[in-house]
Amino acid sequence: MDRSRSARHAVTSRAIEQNAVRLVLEHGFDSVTVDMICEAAGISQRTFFNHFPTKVDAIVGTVGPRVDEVAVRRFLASDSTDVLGDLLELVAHLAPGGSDDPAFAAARWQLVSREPALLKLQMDRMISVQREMVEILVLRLARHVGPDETADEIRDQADMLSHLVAGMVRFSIEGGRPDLPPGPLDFERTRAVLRRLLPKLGG
Amino acid sequence: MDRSRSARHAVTSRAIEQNAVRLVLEHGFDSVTVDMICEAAGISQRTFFNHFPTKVDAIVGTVGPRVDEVAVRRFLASDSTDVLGDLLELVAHLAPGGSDDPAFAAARWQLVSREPALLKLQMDRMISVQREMVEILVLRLARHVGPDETADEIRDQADMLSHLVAGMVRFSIEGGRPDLPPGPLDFERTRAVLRRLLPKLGG
DNA sequence: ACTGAAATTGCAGTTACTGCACTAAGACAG
DNA sequence: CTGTCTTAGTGCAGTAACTGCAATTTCAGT
Repeated sequence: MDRSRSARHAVTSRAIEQNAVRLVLEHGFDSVTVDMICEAAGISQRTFFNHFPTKVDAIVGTVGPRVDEVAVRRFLASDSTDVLGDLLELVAHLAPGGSDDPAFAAARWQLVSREPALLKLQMDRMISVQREMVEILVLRLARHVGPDETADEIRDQADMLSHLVAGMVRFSIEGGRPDLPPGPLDFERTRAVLRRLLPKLGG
Repeated sequence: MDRSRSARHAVTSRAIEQNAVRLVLEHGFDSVTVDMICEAAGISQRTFFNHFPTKVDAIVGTVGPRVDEVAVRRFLASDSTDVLGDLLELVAHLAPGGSDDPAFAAARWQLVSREPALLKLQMDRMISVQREMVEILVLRLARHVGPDETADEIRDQADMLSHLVAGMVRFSIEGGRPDLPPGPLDFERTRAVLRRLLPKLGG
């Protein structure tokens, strides 16, 4: 079998990732150069860029967060009229992408929430999740379809809702008091604020 | 008078800006180097970075969009219960920041909406508007304050609402069909979609 | 004309990143 | 076991954005 090749490749990738995360946790994003990571990982700079397209990719990972399949099924199966509540429940089960080691994933999350530049990048990555979300929302909203609504209108609504949800997530991350524990987000507060706010908006 | 100094400075800045925008409109963002802009503007590279901190700043401008003061007063004076509608009206009057020449501002907007990288950056700049928006929303939401609501809760709601509005703006820009005319956004559609969507969310 | 501050410049250096040609080492056929 | 072929890794030269520093040019005001 030719597995030891890709295995070797993966080993090097992990060596790069782990040293990158460790160094940035120690010294901060700007103070860590690619060369430092390379030296720590025992590889050449050229090899670094053979494994990761950019410095940030090595630090935050190449794949963005994914939605949990189980949570999606639960969301689509829910009979509740509280679509927003179900939706926040769904978002709360966002899984960090692509890492097997939970401790390493935790370190990465801690790092991302500490460096504003990385946090912004991670939020940009959410747009991939958002596209996924639109498809899910179309299915759920299809249930509430009005008499003269077209499929395009439903899709527009799902699209809009995905943007609103993105806003809620942003609020959950950076909103309110500047106390951001690196752990899971506080969606209960988000939900409470929304419950107060929404009735005030209606025409 | 010592005005000709700062005047000269401003002249150079405009020469840089205009050549930057022109060149990027002609050749695209990635194909235009700082050196090309410098040569076109007849200055040295070092002078370029004395005027603008980054290449993108020279292209999209250093100041982000601003809210129109008149629209703000109208928003705060409105008696309508349709807060969301008033809010979209307010957002529709966002003014592009910092440029005197309307033709130049139009060119810039055309450019920004054409290059995805620049569009993303422009959206990031909206967060400055968002902070402003929160203060305005606090004033408006203070009217709808419930019996046991604290000032902090009102602020949280304003914060959340500003994030939701940001989502609506994003929807207006990139949402739905990929037909983005570089002109003003279509907030009527946004409003229509919202009217259909919101009743479906309530618990 | 002199002066001092502001505008501009040259230059060397850092950092991220790319293209290309090359070597090293394991997998596999015979 | 040998030759071959694939693939990970390397070296090197180059580009592009950006910075610090020191020098120099340009004027407004005396």
